[in-house]
Amino acid sequence: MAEIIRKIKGTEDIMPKESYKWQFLEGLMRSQAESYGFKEVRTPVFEQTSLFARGVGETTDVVQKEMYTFSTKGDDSITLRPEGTAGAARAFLEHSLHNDGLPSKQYYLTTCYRYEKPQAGRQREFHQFGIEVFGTGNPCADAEVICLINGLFNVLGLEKIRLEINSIGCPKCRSEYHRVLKEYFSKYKDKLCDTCLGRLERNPMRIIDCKSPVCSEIGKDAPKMLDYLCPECKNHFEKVKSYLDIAGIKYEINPSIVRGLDYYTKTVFEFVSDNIGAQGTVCGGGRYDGLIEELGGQSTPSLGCAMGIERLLILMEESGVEIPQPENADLYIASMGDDAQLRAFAICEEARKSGFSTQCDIVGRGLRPQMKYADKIGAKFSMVLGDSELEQGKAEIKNMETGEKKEVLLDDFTAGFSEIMIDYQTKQIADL
RNA sequence: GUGGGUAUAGCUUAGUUGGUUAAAGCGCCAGUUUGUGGCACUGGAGACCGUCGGUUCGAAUCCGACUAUCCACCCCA
Repeated sequence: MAEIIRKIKGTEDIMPKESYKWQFLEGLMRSQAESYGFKEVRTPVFEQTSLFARGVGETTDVVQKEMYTFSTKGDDSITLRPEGTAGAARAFLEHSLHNDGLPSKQYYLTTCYRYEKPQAGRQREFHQFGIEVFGTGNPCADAEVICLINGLFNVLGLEKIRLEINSIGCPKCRSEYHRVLKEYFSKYKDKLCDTCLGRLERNPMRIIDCKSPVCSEIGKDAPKMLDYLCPECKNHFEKVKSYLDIAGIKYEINPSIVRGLDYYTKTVFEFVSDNIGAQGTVCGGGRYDGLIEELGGQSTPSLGCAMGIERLLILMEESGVEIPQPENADLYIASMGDDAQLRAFAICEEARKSGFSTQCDIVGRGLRPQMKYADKIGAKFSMVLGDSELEQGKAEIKNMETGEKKEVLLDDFTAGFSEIMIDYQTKQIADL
């Protein structure tokens, strides 16, 4: 036997047993986004490498060591998208969407690719639900994005998720803050851990977040970004909070939230859970007022966020939130003999055209295995077709749960079966 | 990229101090009167015990390397 080819490390097959969960979530996400006036955008899986280098930021880990980058035959460098915002922003610019009126509100459900070591809640190919709002700097938009996501968690019945928000300011106030931070931590150079010594140059804000007891102790008294916000950023943050307050959304201010992508400014936020293993962030995002300009457009303040669907599923599993199973087949038609199989096939097609989910034997099995199959797929009703049914032109429809049988005329099958289904559904509703 | 755990049928596992045909349950397929599924019974398919090498008369079992996978760090959704 030939060797079985296996899936690539860090990728996951979503099998029929699981796919209904994805469909359910995707459906909810779409309707939630659409109720806020967002429209779907679909951009290519790959883009010019420079889009991410410029958009996400040359110095970020994502760009430096996690991208799937290839050369094409024409020697272009292309990259599988490591996140969704850059592509959406590029498309916004390329199609001059500002001419359609601002704000431009979009959502996407896509795969993203990062070359990382897989672990709980982290794959190399993963799925994101993301939303973007282009063309508004108003704090109300920040709150709207957060409300949309928060509403989604509420609908799903996920309660143990906390919203953490912060403001990392604009480039002006942030550089001032970095200077002050560096100054502060430099005093403890001999005590900081090795990773933090590196962070001191690259991103001093990360030190505050360090897990080492020594660093975090030092970090406790470090200057806070929020104290160094310029008046405009401070005002913006205050307004965001008051919108959240009036919407009744609970949040914690977490001064150590620092998003790892360069484009973020002002508001940043994360929806965090303790039930996903080490990867606690289910949804992360924030404002990126400089991104569109960075990509060659006019100044267009914008913001967005993205949710990891794999992480969401883990979280739902851990929280015991059940996803409704898909409906079983309405009818299974068993048959004995060639003539009956032929007729069963025809009736099956007829029933499907009337909107019933119907199956018949396509293997050529005996009656007993067919009935077993009908049971296994959870068919609501079954019907057996043999020579005598064909002769008499009628057959019995059996309720698989109660065993109760009712006769239908084969020539008028759809009408007969519809009646049975209506009865059945009426009873179902009555039971509720 | 750095650490740690794990590796026996599709799944969950057993396999006793190394001893010859590697077990079981679930699942799958078929049968137990071609005329009705769930229960029961019978049978069948399905594993070169992750791979390669070493120790040994003999390895699923001991040792080593590799690979895969999981978990964690880093970072992120």
